[in-house]
Amino acid sequence: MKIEKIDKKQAILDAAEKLFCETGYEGTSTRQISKESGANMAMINYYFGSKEGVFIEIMNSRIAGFGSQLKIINEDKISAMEKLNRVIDGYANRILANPSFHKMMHRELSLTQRPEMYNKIKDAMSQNMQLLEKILTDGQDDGSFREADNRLIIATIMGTLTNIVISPNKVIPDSDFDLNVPKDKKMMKDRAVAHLQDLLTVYLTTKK
Amino acid sequence: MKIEKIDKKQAILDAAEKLFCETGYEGTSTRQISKESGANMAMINYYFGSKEGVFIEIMNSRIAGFGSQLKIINEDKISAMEKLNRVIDGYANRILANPSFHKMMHRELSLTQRPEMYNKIKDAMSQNMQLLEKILTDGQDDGSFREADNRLIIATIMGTLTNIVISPNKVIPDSDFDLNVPKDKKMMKDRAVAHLQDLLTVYLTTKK
DNA sequence: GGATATTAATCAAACGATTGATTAATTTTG
DNA sequence: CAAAATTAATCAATCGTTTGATTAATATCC
Repeated sequence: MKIEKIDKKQAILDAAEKLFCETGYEGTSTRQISKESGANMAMINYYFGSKEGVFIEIMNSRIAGFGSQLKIINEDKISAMEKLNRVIDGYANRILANPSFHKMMHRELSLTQRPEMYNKIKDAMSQNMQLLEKILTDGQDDGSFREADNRLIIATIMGTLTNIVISPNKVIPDSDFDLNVPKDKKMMKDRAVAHLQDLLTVYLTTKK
Repeated sequence: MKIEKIDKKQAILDAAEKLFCETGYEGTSTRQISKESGANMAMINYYFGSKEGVFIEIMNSRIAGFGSQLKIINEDKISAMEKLNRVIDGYANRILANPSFHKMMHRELSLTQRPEMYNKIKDAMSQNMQLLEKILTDGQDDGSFREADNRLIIATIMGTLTNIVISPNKVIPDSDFDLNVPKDKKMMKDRAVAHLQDLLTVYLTTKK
């Protein structure tokens, strides 16, 4: 029995996000979105103006509040290491909560076309990177962190998490997991956080 | 003055790779490839059968010999740490030598369609991951490496390098570089290698 | 409160443009 | 001259978008 959608507008957004994640923006036709959502084709343009309008709406709603969550951390009166650990946890939560959207975001980021979207994503990422940068330099200034290539430490944190959701699983027998399974997702998030926190704690607090 | 292409077949491959990297597979039309390469539209199908045939040929030629370079390292009579450092260097070279292709590869990997390509890329990556896995366990077996989450150490190595070529630059004033500039590319490769080797050396050789 | 506007939502059909592919004719090459 | 390479023209299919008409719900009026 099919559940009736309350709202066709939301149905279009849901279907489009699913399809964009699976087959990409160019690879998804408005007819597919129409069929998947149960809405008439014209409704897409009626509500969102264009196919790109749907895409922009999806990205905007997802990106909104991306940085705000992490910004609070930096204001807490805790050590740099504690801040770093919390940011790692927050970041891992964010990314692993919605792997398919994160994939789509990265795909869009690797295309230079659609500059509006590119810049939006870039700005959202930039916020997080600057926050991380500040935590690292603060820790280095008070002597609790070693000197390091901070830009690349950030690349390591973000890259590791992105790699987990992007790279194919089941390549190493040991690590046979499926991020669509809630239990596996929780497990991977905990592993990712533990790994990154351990890695960076050891690295940043070891004397040169 | 336009340089005459020796070979239209190669001209098509070159143009297609450039366009696929810039605007994606679906986002590139055969007419664009035709215009960019200077070849007639029909030549694409004449030489490669189809648009997908062009894509497959590009991926095959690039992926070929991807693992072979690294495989030799594991046979050398050197320490696990030395092997790890060489693999990092080899990997960084490979990825930063052709950032746009690496982007395209990852984009393709994040789409589940075109399973032939997906599996090809997956297998190529799988080889490298298994090699890295072996180096890590060998080092742990002989006591030179600490116990760790090896799957995620691999994610850190690959993810960090991928992040460098994918994530937008110029977000942190300090790190204003352009991978299209040979000098910047060399600089980033050296930085990436130094960072990863330092990070993992410290981490893997520090007692728990 | 019942008739009458006004609105938003939805639909099938069609639009012109573009897609990847193929044809048949022509040119180039060995 | 035969084979291979190249061309312009054309194909059916699909693309995103727009159209005019219809329904259902809401607001306005006397």
